[in-house]
Amino acid sequence: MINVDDPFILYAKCSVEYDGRAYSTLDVGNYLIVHKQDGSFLIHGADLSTPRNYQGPKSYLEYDGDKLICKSKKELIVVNIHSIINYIKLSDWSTAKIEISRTEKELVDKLCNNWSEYFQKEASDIFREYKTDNGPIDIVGIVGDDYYIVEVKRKKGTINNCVQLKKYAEAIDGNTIEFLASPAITDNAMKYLSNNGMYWIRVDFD
Amino acid sequence: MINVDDPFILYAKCSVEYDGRAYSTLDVGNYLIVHKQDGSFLIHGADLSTPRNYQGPKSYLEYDGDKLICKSKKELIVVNIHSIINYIKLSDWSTAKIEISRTEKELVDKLCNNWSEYFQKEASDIFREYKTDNGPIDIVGIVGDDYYIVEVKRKKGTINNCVQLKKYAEAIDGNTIEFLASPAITDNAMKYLSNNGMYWIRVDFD
DNA sequence: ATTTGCATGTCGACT
DNA sequence: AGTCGACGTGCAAAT
Repeated sequence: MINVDDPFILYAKCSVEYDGRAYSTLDVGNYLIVHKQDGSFLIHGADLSTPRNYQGPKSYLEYDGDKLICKSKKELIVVNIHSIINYIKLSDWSTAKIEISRTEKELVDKLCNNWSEYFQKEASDIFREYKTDNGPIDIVGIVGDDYYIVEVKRKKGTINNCVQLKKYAEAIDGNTIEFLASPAITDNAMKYLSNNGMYWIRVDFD
Repeated sequence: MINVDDPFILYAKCSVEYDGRAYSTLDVGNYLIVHKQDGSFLIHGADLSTPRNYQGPKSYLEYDGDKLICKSKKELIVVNIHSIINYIKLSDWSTAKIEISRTEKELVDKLCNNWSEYFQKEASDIFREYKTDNGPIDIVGIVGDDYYIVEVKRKKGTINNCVQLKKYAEAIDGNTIEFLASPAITDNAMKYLSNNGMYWIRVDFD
């Protein structure tokens, strides 16, 4: 029997009606329903990684033997349950979060905070996400009268990255020197850099 | 026993490692794992509506009795399974999609396409998402020398909507007449409109 | 409580 | 296969 006080998953034949930021209906069928302790409520169909219907934390769930009703401040989901196929109470569900590392930002920080380890001349100014007509440049360092254009990649640098780098440089009004910074680089990309007077900088994760 | 050929949910004690657009780890704990027929793969923790780790359609899942490995073109998830708590094969999972209706756009269309049913004077021009310094106006109709400013709401109109409407009008350089269009309106909002020489238009969903 | 900006955004439409 | 824009975007950090 469904107990709204505990987190559970439910596989059931049902239909769904939603009202809130929009209004939607979901035809009768078998769907996977997930109820979490914080109020999060998900209704998953057989495909796509996003749920058919959902509601975020701080929602409240009710069950009247016939319908699951999930309410939040401004939204409402009603699940008409035709038949229950599976019901599992989920005990000791972990609230641990993922730890993200090895991001592009990590490398950008490393380059900016240790400029002299990677570049031979000091920069008088360093900008991140430097805006141009061709999009934002990861790092722009001002070295004398030159603009050091640095494109950072967290994986193996490709020829596409080099092309992008060149496009950035073209958007700068002034003398530019281009660098691709990444933990590794493909042979083709390395050749492309040489042929175009551009440079690769190896930067690794700690 | 886990069968990768069929969609399933799995509640298991496990840890997760992800590499792709970023890199992440998830500590050992009990998590809900969902595998869909199209390759979508989800790992849910005890809170939040978004999964801890995930992978979209067109991913491929392998199981070696110890690890679940989900691969896609550029991404990889490895689930180290310590112990299986629940495993359910999900049969006849529906692929039906939700049908969204009663959107704001629906009402905007109705007003624009049937202008004369809602306004007494004809418009020589009708603009949607008319840009101003105070944000875009849902509908602006040109009636003689007047600008008809129309704010559309798909639910009960509130006093906040009226204030917003007034701000829009202030951003227009010319003579304006303001309308709030919605299926219903609060008493306070109605009073506010009267006191400020603005109008309410009732527009219903079909 | 509200706003801002990022995201492993996802997803569908169009080229 | 890549690009663009909408989304019931969700979510966390700053205000």
